[in-house]
Amino acid sequence: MTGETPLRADAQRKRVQILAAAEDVFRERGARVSLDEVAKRAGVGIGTLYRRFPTREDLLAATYSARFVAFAETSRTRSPHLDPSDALRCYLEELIQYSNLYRGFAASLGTVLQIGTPGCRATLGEGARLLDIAQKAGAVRPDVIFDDLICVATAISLATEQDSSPRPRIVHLVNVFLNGIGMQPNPNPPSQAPNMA
Amino acid sequence: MTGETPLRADAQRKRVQILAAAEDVFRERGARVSLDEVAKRAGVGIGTLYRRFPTREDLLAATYSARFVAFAETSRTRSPHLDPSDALRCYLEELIQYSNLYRGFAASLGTVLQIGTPGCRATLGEGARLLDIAQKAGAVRPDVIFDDLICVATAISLATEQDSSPRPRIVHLVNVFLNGIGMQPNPNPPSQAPNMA
DNA sequence: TTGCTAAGTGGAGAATACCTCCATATAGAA
DNA sequence: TTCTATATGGAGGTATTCTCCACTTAGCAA
Repeated sequence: MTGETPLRADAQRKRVQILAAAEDVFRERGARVSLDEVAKRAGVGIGTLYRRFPTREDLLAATYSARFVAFAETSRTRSPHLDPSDALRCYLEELIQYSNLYRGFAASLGTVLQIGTPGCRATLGEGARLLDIAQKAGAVRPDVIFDDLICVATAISLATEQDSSPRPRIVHLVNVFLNGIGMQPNPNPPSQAPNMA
Repeated sequence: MTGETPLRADAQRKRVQILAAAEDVFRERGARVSLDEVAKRAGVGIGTLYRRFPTREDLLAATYSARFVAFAETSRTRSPHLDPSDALRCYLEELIQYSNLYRGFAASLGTVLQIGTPGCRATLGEGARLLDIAQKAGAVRPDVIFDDLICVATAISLATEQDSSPRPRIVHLVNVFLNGIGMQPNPNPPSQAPNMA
């Protein structure tokens, strides 16, 4: 990812411009906005954008990378203070809320997470870690795999991305699903709204 | 839906041609194929297609309608012979398999079901009925609503639509989810592969 | 049969988006 | 200062969606 020939200074500068513009435009107009618009906002040619980010998912993964790094870090710091079920619950709720940050992002969540940015790797790693802990603690059925979590996170994101205040429904659906993988529902969950930097 | 001014005979004929072509093309090339291609295959102008089916979802709902009618009928006939949990389990597994009939259909499942074709109405009605029975029997948590089922059916369809033989994963995920809404997992489920007419 | 007209038709073309290609420009090493 | 690998921008080819309207026709009424 970062191990290749370093970018020339001007290219690096434009890369940053593109990411800043993409963040703004995706927030305003959703994740499916025309990439021409992103390039225009960034003040670069469309060719430059494509050279740096060959697919929309690459661009999405890059705009999410820093957020995902912070998200994984927060989760990792918090988890020792929670029981395994609650740690996994918080992780999922927050992941879903993050993926609702850009309208239309949810459908790409799985694809984006497969792109090897540091943030995506950290997020996948942290989720797998929490699942493993929860399974070893006997709180989650052993036949569940991490992909199942992503599958359901995607579904819940999709189902709630139109809602004006999706939080309660997210909490409900996560609860239902976690019950499905073996947990007792928690009537008083410790979940907090993520900062959404 | 059908209560409006009846179509002129020629229009009705073309409508049938369009549906037959759409069925073929969607099966071969997936639900996101260009609608020009459907029109060409049907031997009608693109304008005619749009006049009859203003959105892609209208066309999808229409191609699915007969199948959904049969699906709901089968479920209704079978359900008295099963316990409420198994009836709901079969319904969900089959709904997911049906929605994998065209590649790329899964993402539209929710939208399509909202379109008032007889098949969609029958399918929604049957699902709501089975959920209600299962809840009254105490087999499913009372806080689950039918939309939750659609949300999860969509997720499972999406997650499995790339798989070459998705059946085992569908069964696994449905099982996990139904466990989530309160059911005991059934080690020996009575589910059968739908006919997929 | 013969108009008549509401209903239907097809496809050109405007609008939008994707993505490639390459003549040109430039950072930065030597 | 020179040189060249790297980077740039945007024109333009391709694809798709969807509208619009001049033309056609089914089917009714006389």
